[in-house]
Amino acid sequence: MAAKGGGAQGKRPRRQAGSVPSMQQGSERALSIERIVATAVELLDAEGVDGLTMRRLADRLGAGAMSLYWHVDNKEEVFDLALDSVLEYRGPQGGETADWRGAIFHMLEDWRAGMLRHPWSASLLPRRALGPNILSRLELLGRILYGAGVAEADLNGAIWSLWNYVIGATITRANFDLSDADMAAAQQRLAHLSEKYPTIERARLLLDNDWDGAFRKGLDFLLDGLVPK
Amino acid sequence: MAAKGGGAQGKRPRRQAGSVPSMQQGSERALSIERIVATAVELLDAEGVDGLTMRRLADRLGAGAMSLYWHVDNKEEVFDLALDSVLEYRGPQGGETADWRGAIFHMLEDWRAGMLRHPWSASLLPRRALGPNILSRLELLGRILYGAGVAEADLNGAIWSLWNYVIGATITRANFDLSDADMAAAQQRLAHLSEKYPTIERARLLLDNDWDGAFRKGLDFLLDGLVPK
DNA sequence: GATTGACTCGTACAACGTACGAACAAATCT
DNA sequence: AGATTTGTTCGTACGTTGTACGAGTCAATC
Repeated sequence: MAAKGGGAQGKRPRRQAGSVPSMQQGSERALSIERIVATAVELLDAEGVDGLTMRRLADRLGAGAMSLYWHVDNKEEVFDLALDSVLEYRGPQGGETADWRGAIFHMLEDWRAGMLRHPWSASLLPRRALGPNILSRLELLGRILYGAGVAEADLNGAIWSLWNYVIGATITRANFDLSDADMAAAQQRLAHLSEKYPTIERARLLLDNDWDGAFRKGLDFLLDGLVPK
Repeated sequence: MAAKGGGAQGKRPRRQAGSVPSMQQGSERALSIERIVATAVELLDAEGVDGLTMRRLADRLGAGAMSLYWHVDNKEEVFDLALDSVLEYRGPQGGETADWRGAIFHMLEDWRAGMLRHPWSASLLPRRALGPNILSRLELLGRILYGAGVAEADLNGAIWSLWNYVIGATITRANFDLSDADMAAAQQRLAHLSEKYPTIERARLLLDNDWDGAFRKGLDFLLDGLVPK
């Protein structure tokens, strides 16, 4: 009876972590974390954060609700796994590019774009989940920065600054990229407050937003400061 | 019967918006939005986001759960109001300071600090709520930037960039400012992954974080770029 | 053939948000 | 004065949620 799992286990119901279940018997309808997470993402895409319930998720999987709990500790873990799964990065992994700026831009824009393809993911960001895909991105980010000349002592702050900026921009965009109907309503609501918020009106905040351009600009400025010339 | 409320009303239960209820009769235990919001903040501070339920909130107010719904449309509105209430800014409101950089720093650091005093507020950021206090801060921010020389066309992007950075930094800090116990656990979990994430280890991510210093540094870099010299 | 272990799921429970409408009180009208 | 309206409170009830518990199934192993 050697311990086989990774961390502290203790709980009764739990699959082993990392190895194939020894022999999957025929049926493709067998549950697995992969299938659960993929279906959770589907459901989240279709119904939003509040639309994901353990029962509905199980229904989509053709399973009983309680069956999920063999593969997953609780609903929170489903969210954690769904969030991380959306952040997989297929892209150059090398840290030693001549074009370090391009590499960072590529990875971070892909990051933001990936989340915007699944807007629910932005609202899941305020959690302590550092899944493997997020960690890989942070690792790559640090590798590029280090290769670009950021001192070891500054690496920590540089990584966090960029992370902060990316998740902030993603959350904002996901929340305030209003539909036309919403924008008309917002415009009307702000209209008779224009004497109270003249600058907001001047900036046409919420109305004319070049989200992508602003994102790139801010990123440029951060990198100008973070990476020594 | 002139329309008295502000926006579209239509709902049955709702107090008038903005004017005092004409004559508050003696009892200080009467419900009001102010009391509801203040108590909601107390409850959130004490029990966290999941600890706030309409029943518990009503209990604290010495009222029945359904009484809340006269003052508030639904639970979401309680969250919106609680979030905005935490973001009140008492500080210099002028936009034409010689020390525009100091004014921005003061306001944004106060913003972040205020939210960190109520960590639940960080997880409420991914919502579309632009309450009066948030709007005032954005207005002030825009005013300072405009006064510092940011072109009208760049104002929108500049405001959003700073907002993005601030909320990202706040969320990160609120989520990853681990307790000693958590940190020990995280360290152990990452330890045997150090060959997979060498740079994360090199940067001592999650372990030695100078949150405040990193926040100020990134802010400096953003302002260097956003405001013309 | 008996035992183990991995996996599934029916039932049940406490807690949730809130619709509905009855109750009461103060203000206003006649 | 009484009658009526208007503002506010709240008891009850319904549908839905996350998940504890334990019984069930089936393949692998002894």
